[in-house]
Order: sequence, then structure tokens, then C-alpha cells
Amino acid sequence: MKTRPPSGTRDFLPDDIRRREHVIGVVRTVYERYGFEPIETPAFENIETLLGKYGEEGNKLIFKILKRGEHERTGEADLALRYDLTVPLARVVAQYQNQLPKFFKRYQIQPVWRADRPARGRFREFFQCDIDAIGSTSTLVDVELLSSASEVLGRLGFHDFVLRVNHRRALTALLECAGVPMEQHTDALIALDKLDKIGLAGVEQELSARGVEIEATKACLDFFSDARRDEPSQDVPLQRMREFVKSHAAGASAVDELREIVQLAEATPAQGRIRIDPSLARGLSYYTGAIMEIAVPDLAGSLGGGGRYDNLIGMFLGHDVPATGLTLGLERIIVVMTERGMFPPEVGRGGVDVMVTLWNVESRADAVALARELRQGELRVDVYPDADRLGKQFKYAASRRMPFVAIVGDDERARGEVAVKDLRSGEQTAVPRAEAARFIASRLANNG
RNA sequence: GUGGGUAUAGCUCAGUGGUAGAGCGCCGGACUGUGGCUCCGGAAGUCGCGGGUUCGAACCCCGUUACCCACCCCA
Repeated sequence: MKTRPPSGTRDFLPDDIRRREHVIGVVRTVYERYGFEPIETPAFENIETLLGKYGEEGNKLIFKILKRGEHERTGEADLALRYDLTVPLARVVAQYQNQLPKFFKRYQIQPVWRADRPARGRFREFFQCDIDAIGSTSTLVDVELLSSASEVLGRLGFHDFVLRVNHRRALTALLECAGVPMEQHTDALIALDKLDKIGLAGVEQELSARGVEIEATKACLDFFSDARRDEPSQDVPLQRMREFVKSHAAGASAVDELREIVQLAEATPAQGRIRIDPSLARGLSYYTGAIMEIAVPDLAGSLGGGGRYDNLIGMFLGHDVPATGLTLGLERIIVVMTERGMFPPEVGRGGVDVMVTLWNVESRADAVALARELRQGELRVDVYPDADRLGKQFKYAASRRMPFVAIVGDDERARGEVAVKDLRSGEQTAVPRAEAARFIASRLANNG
């Protein structure tokens, strides 16, 4: 029987859980500080809720659940696993419209499933940490998203991330001004999105392969030939976009929105992080306005992404409600933090503060009594179950990374003491039994 | 879905046709009141799976499965 979990999924052992909970704790704290409130939604949705929301590629990657019973052999699906947290939110907003505040800000940390081929930092089951702000078209909320993501990453110890920002309407305007017909926009965006990977010549090849005319291809390349990704100054790309789309009213206003976002962000933790990236496209089809992606140098994919989707809720409700959101990819953050050794020491410590050793079989009752006393002092306490020789018990405690062991031998019992040994320093102290818990707790507080 | 690579002990890997190996880990002992250091000993492998070539295959050939890397797409 094979014991490996299905490809693209993982079991989380205690060390993994500690790392995950550390990151989730920071994410939740920051999100709540920005006024986002938690919701959860089911692991699966009616399939029609999901289909047609993510684009052609997305449709293929949805995990479908077969109908049960007599319909099973037809292979027909009526349910599907959640593909992201944004579409379920849109459904929730449409369903509970009159119970939700005018400006609804929610966060949601749950797994999603994609029928992708697994790769480094890419899983078929993974957690997203979403924040979304419903009900406002203001660029102020887009900036709050960028700000909270920056604060999360900053607190986790990231100092080299950038927030790439672009605008769907600005992209549309750019392509229209270059002479790319509307029906080729999706293809053209896919090609342009690869600019930093395959270069100008590659994009040119890709565009013509996708049937974009020479003239339009040339016009696109003219614009993008000077575009440098991740350039710190935002004025240059904004100026160039503005100039290129000046005859296009919607495009010009989109560029103005981008400029507002850059300016507002200066007063937030996102300050200095934003890079206007005219080639950023993003795959999901529901985006309508500003789009964003979070990148670090040592990861091919992104740590997170998001954007404005002003008419997704309308697909459920019948009339549009503006919305914008962003997600952080939990496992991508953990992959980079693990590789870089960014977890603080207390996360690496095990789940036990002190182990009570077992002196001999006769003292078992005393060992559990001591464990109880130490637990009453708010310590996490394990009791060694067998009367093995002390060396073996110590070795076990050290291998579990337990910082302290407590020993009550015949001598200690006679004096009403506990011998407390710090396994990290090797230092051993005899303390009155009533003081033992406080002694250990204060040592833990002093040096993690 | 496309291309490339890998598969040998719990882990990391060596082994280019002739007796299955190392380091780490694990267990025991030196050490019946003390882990890490040292020394001694020990357990542990259908060499991914199936077929073929050969007197003989971990090694060569064919197939297959799993995993890894890159691409596509994305968190």
C-alpha cells in the first residue's frame, strides 16, 4: 500500500504546523488591524458558480466532483472544489447583500484546489490568505490592500519584495492604440506577460504566432521595448503609458488611477515597494481595473496577487457592485522563509517546555503529580513513560528539542527539591519543588 | 499538456558486467544519577516495477510507474 499523499498535496507534521501557524498568525493580526473581518465558505461549490469565472485555462483546472448514484457513470459533474476564495466571496456578497455593511471588508484563510501539475512552490491543494474590500471604487481601498500585504511581509522579515501594479483598462487602451483587434487582446496579453522571461524577440515571435498583425505587433513592441520591469521610479512608465494612450479617454483615466495609487501608497507601508509594470497582465478573466502581483527575486512565481473586479458580483446579483482584493500564497511564503531561514527561534522549538523524567517504577505517581504541578504553572509538560536509564531519557528530550528536564531522584525527594536542567546550556539547578514551575517559566521568558 | 533528469538502507548518496557499500540517523555497550563529544558493537536493502541480452545484471537494452527540474499557467 502506498503511503505518500496524492501528488500536489502534503501532510503537515508538527514542525510544519508550527511554521504555518506562525505565518497565519501574522497574516491574521495584520488583516484584522486593517479592519477586515473573517468569513469561511464551503470546500466545494455548485459547479456553475465556478465555471466561466476564471477564463479558459482556469476552467480546465477546476477539480470537478462527479454526480452520485445513477448519474455516476455519465461522468457528469454538479459540484466542484473551490478554485479560489474570490468567486465564493462574490456569491456570498450576492446572497447576503442586505445583511452586509455598505463597505464590506473580509479576510479568508482557507485551502483551494487546482488540477495543476505540481512544481516547486505549486500544489494542487494550497492555502490562500485573501483580503477583499466590497462596495467602493476608490483607489484608497486598492492602496489599503497593497499596504496590508506590505505590512504582513515586512513583519515576517521580507525586505526585498516588490508590488507590481498595472491596470486592465490601461492594457486594453494600449492594445487598442497599437491596433490589436479586441478579439486578440487575450492572446496578446498572454504574450506580453512573458516579456521578462522570453524577451522582446520572444514576444514578437509569440505575437505573430498568435496571429497578431505585423503593424500592431511592431506598435506594441515599440512601447514595451523601453519598458523596464521593476524600475524604482514610477514617473517614467506612467508618463510613457499616458503618452501612448492620450487619445483614448478610458485608457487615460486608468493611467490616472495608477498614478493615484502610487501617490497614496507613499504614506503607507507599501511606500517604495510599488513598481508600475505595463507588461503585467494576470490570467484570471474577472479583473477589470488595477491589478497587482507580489514578487521576490528568488521565486519564479509570485507570493501573491490580486486586482479589482467591479463586475464579478454582478454575475451573481444582476447589478454590479465594485470590489477589489488581494491574496497571499501561504505555501509560497513558507517556501521562501524556510529556504532563507527566516523563522524565529521559538518557532523551531518543540511543543514541550519541560519533560519530567521517570526515576523508577515506584515513583510513577510522583512523576505525574509533578507534571500536574508544572502544568498548573502554564507550562507544556511531558512525562517520560518508562523507567529507562536517565541518559536515554535525556537523549529523547534533546531529540525532541525540549528545553528543560525535571528530575526527582531519591536525594531531591528527601530535600523537597526538583533538579531542573537546561538542555540547551547544560546548566542544572536544584530548586524547591514549589518554585519549579515559576523557575522554568522565567528562564523560558528570558531566552525564548 | 511539452521537454529533460533521477530511482540503491529511515535520510543523503557512492558503486560502468563477477560476494550490496559509505556518511548521517537508529539500537545496544563503554557509562546502574545526566543528552551533545569520543570509542566499540549491531540491526537494517524484492538495488522502483516488468521483460530482454548474458555463464553471470544495481550496472547494458526495451517497456512501465513514481518523483524532481524547466516550460505553460498560477498562490
